[in-house]
Amino acid sequence: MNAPSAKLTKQGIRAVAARAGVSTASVSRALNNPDAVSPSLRARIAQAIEAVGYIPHAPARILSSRRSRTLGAIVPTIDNTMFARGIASLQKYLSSVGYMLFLTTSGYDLDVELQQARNLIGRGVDGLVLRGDCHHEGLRKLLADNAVPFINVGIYQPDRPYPCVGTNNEAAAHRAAEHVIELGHRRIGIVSALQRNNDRAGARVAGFRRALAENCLELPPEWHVEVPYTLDDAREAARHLLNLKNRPTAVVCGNDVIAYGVLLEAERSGFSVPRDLSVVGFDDLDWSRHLRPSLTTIQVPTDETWQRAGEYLVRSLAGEQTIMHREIDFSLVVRESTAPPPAIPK
Amino acid sequence: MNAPSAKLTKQGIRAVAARAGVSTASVSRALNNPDAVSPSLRARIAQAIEAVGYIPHAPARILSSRRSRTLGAIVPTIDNTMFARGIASLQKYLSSVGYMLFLTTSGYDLDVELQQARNLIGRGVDGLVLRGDCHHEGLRKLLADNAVPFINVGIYQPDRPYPCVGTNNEAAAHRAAEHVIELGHRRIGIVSALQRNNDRAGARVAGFRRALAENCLELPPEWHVEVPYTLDDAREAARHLLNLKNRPTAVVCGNDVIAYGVLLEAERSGFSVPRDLSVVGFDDLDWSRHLRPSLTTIQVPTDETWQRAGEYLVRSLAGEQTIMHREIDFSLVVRESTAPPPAIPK
DNA sequence: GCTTAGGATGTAACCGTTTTCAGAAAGTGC
DNA sequence: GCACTTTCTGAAAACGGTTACATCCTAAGC
Repeated sequence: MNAPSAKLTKQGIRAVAARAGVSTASVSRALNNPDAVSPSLRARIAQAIEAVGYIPHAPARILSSRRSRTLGAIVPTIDNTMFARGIASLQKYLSSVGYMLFLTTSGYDLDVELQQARNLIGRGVDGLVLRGDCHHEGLRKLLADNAVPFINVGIYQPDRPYPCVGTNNEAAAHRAAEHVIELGHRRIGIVSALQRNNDRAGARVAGFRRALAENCLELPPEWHVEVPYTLDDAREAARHLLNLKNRPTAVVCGNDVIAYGVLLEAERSGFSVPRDLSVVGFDDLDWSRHLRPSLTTIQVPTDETWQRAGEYLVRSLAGEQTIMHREIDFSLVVRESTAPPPAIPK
Repeated sequence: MNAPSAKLTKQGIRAVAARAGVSTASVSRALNNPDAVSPSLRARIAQAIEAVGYIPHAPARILSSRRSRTLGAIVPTIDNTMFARGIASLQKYLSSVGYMLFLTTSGYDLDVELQQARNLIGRGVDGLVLRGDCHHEGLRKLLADNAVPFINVGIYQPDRPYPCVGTNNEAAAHRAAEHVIELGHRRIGIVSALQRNNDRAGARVAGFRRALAENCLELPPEWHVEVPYTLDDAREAARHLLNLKNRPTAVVCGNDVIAYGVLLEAERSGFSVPRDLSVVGFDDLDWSRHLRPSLTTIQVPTDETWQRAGEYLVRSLAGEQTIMHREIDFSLVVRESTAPPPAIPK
């Protein structure tokens, strides 16, 4: 009808500006840098925002400012307690500092991971959280070309030029193996996760082997089994191991879920843990201390690890200097599933 | 130096356009609607995109087109197998149809949920996936004001005007209770999840109570315990229940994790399941069939539920007509943890 | 051969912010 | 009272795409 009515048709920040009788610049400032605007204006603008029900349009903001206050994360799968916990912790930290998290999954496929990274970069994320240091060769170039900061989490590799935060999986697995060796075991098997595209699993196997080698112990090929992630797979592997004529007296597992499978299968096959077989896990999930027998395992501070990853990126983005390689301590938790080996049969 | 060099400084789509010797409109068309551009041009553009290493800028695209091909989801927590599975399934489906998922968590706090919704709307999501129908009163208004389609997942309420997809929790819990009643139990307790801000938990308790009422069975207050989500909490509740002078012969649990707690605690207290106590769970997580005794429980197709939620929104956004209320069938899985009650003692 | 419909391409306005730059207002010091 | 800072505010140009509209071509219809 008249001039003022035209104003009512405005959208977004302009509607707020019109309502408060100020320019869009002032509204923007009131929002992003409140100190730069006088208290009276700030109040008037706050009121207008409330009245209009204004919600800032993030895409426009990102486009204009070239910063999204959003981090991207790519994990193999969300359906795994370790990652779920880690992501939850990261998300919690990020929201506490006003950042958001854009989460995607790769399904342990490096090509998919690369694609997701492209996706997230296109989305305008300020930084990327990746799992491990086993990536598609194009990923590093992509990150460099687009100047996207990133960090590898869950591993500790101080010798590499890329930032990382995590426990030293090799050392931790070494400790797990030493534990059963100290108990007197000489015939020790390992059920690991699939090592392909999984440097974490690989490092654990390496640490285990090193411990054996240092103690002059043999690892017959049939005592090393690799399994996918499910309980069923772990049980099947355990069945194989337990049915061997010449079976080990102790089994070190690549993670707790695998250990659960070994425990369940041992019980089902009539073996008593730890009397007939010692079992060591890795991760220390909730179930480990509830199980009967409770599980001896390596405790890994997942929450801290992922939060530190967030901290690293946020600080880097703020221009602060921070440590590139941060090691997160693990610890061996001895419970009921390990004991000295049975007396030599013959 | 010269005119052409200026072109080299261009960014994004304009760089691609310059390189291919076409307009930005053509590049955009080649990307979004390939059929609208001639094959030869399409090829030339594809090559230019490759050469420049062009990654479309999603925020700009969203700003301009007013559509993001992104859905938002708000779940209480990601650190819960049910939600993790659901999200994984939803994400998988969405990526198969070219959508992305923006995930946030509310920590079972309705205010936070509302805030996250505002957040996601500001982010430009095309639709929202919510858990249950227990929301902040302002949320409905927010969604309506911004014309954001949404769906409540994990519940089935055909009488309400909002779209939803999920199992009928009331009926499922009723079935669980009936199962133990049919076995001959008359003294039945329940350990439920916290009902506050959790309509799912509430519906399950209601179904349980209805089954009892229909069979003229009493529920002494001390036989109904509510617990938070962890195994430890569940064990404590079970301890309480098992130490009662006058204890139930069967316990229906609000979810499988609670049931695990009851199982563990029963064993620890010297009770034999199902001889001394029958236990029914709800969800049918992985562990349920591996446990000893294996757990009788209600099987809920989580994957299907969440995928359907995605389907509903994607179809709605495509303008297709779809059913607003979709019921997902549950089923009772009878395993080892339930049996007729012990013979009457005296 | 001329008209015309329709497809392929280009031009440029616009999406909702931020931010540079400049101008106005309000203090300061003398 | 005047020149000079220092604050505060506004005008307008990006940011990187999409898309309505205009234009140019080609081929069909007569």
